[in-house]
Amino acid sequence: MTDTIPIYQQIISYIKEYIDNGIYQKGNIIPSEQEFCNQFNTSRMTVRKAIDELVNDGYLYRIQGRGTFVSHWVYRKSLEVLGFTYHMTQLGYKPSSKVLTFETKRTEPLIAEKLKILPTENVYFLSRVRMADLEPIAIENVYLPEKRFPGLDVYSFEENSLYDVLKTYYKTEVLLKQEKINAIMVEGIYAKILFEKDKGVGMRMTGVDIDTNMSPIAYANSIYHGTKYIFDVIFR
Amino acid sequence: MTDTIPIYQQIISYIKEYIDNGIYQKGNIIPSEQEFCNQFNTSRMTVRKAIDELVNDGYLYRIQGRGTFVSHWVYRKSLEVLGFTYHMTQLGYKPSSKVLTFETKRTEPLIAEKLKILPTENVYFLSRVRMADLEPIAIENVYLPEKRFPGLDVYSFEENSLYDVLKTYYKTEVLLKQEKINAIMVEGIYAKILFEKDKGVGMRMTGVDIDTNMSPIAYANSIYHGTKYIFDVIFR
DNA sequence: GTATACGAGATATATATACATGTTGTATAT
DNA sequence: ATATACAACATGTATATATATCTCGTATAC
Repeated sequence: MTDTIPIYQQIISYIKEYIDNGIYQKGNIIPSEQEFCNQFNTSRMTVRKAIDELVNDGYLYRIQGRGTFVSHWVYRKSLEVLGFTYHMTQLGYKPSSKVLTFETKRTEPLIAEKLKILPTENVYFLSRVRMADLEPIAIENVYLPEKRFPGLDVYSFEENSLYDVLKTYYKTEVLLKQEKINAIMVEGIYAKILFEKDKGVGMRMTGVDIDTNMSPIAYANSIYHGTKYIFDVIFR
Repeated sequence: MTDTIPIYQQIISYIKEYIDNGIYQKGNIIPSEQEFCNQFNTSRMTVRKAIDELVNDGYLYRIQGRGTFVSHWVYRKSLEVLGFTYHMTQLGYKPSSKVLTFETKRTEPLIAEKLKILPTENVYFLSRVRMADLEPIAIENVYLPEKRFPGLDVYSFEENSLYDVLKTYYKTEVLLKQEKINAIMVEGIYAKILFEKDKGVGMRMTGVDIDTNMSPIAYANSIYHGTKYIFDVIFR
C-alpha cells in the first residue's frame, strides 16, 4: 500500500549524499545519533540501523564515547558490481563496446554448473571488447541463461549496458559478484585486440553475478589489459 | 565490570559454528528468529542484530515471508585480511617464508604518504619469499613505521606470521586492507625465484593495512605468481 | 478439479525505554 | 599546578511491543 521508502533507508541516502558532496568530510565527525533522531523525527533504533549499515559498508566508523566519523578510505567495492560502463564513467572515461559475438549456444557443462541450470538449456553468449576513450581495456565474455532472459537478443550491447537492460527490462539486479582473478599471457586474436601485438600480459577474471534472490544470473570470463586496468579492492 | 560476551555475539558464534560444522547446510533454512529467541531466552531485536550481521557478511540471506537461509557462496574476504599464513593453512598448504631483506630504512615519499608518517621517520623494510608446500608463490615487500613498532627487528619472520607478532606484541589488529592489483611481466631476480626462468607472468599487488582505529600500519608491495595464485574476491 | 480466500508463520519496519560503557571537559579539593 | 571527581554526552547492548508485508499451505466455494 504505502510506497514510502523506509526511514532508515532515507537516512542512509541522506548521509551518503552528504559524504559524496563533501559536507561530511573524511575523518570528520558526523552528527550524533540523537541529532539524527530530532532531524528525522524518529527513534534512536531506527537511526542506529541506518548508521550500522553504513559502518558495515565502510563509509563510517564509530568510536564509543566519542562519536561516528567518516571513513578515510574510499569505498569502491560497490562500484564494481555496477559493471564496466558505470565504473569507467566514474573514473572520467567514456566507455564504449564493440560486439564480437552475440548468439545462442548450447550450454557447456562448466557454464551450466556455474549458472545452476540444466545442460539441456541454452545460453546467450555475448563477447565484447570494452573500451575507455576508445582504447581497448578488456575482452568480456558473458553467458546468460536464455530461459531467464527471453528475447535478450533484440538489444544492442554496443549502446546499452548489460546491467541496465537486465534491470530495466527483466527487473533483475546484481547483488554480488564472486570473482577469481589471476594473471596470464595473452596471445592470438585477443592479444591483437588488446595490445596490437602477438603477446601481452593480462588478467583473467572469471566469476558469477548473483541477484537479490541469491540465484546466479550471469557467468563471465574476461581478460583485462594487465597494465591499463587496475583492480581496486577492499578486503575486510 | 561484566566480562560476559554480548548475547548477539554469542548467537553469531553459534550460527557460524553450525554452518562450519555443516549442521546448517548451504541453501538450507535455519531456525526462525522466534526459535532463536526461545533458545537463547532473549528478545527478537537481539536475535535480529546477530542475523543482520551474518547477512551483511554474506553467510546468510533472508527471504521475507519464508525464512533465513545459508548462503551458497563461500565467504572468503575475511580470509585475506588474515594474511598469507592463515590463507594457505586454510587451503591445506603448509606456508613458509624465506627472508630476503629485513632492515631499517629512510622513508621514501610514497611510503610516507601511504603510512601517513613524516618523511623524517624511519621504516622497517621486510622482504620475503612466501611459499606453499615449499613452492614459491609470492614475493612480499612490507614497510612498517619504526615509531609504531619499536624493536620489531628482534623477531624472525621466517617462523612467525607478521600479523601474529603485531597482534601479540603490539596489540594491533588489521581491520581492512585496501589493495590495487594488476598484471605485470616479472623479470630479473624475482622471476628467477618465482618461475626459475628469466621471465614470467605475475600479479602486482600494492596496498595498505588499516587497523581498528583506521590508521595505516603497513604498506605492502608484492608480486604473486600469475597462475599458481588466484585471487578470490566477492564484490558487493 | 480449479480458483479464491484466509490464516499461520516468517521477516521488515518502527517506537519507546533502560541501563552500561567509554570520552571529554570542567569544577573542585588538595 | 596537579590530581580527582563528576557531569554531559556519545555509542553499546538489551527488552518489550506493535504493525506491515510476504509466502505458503489449507479450507472453502464454485
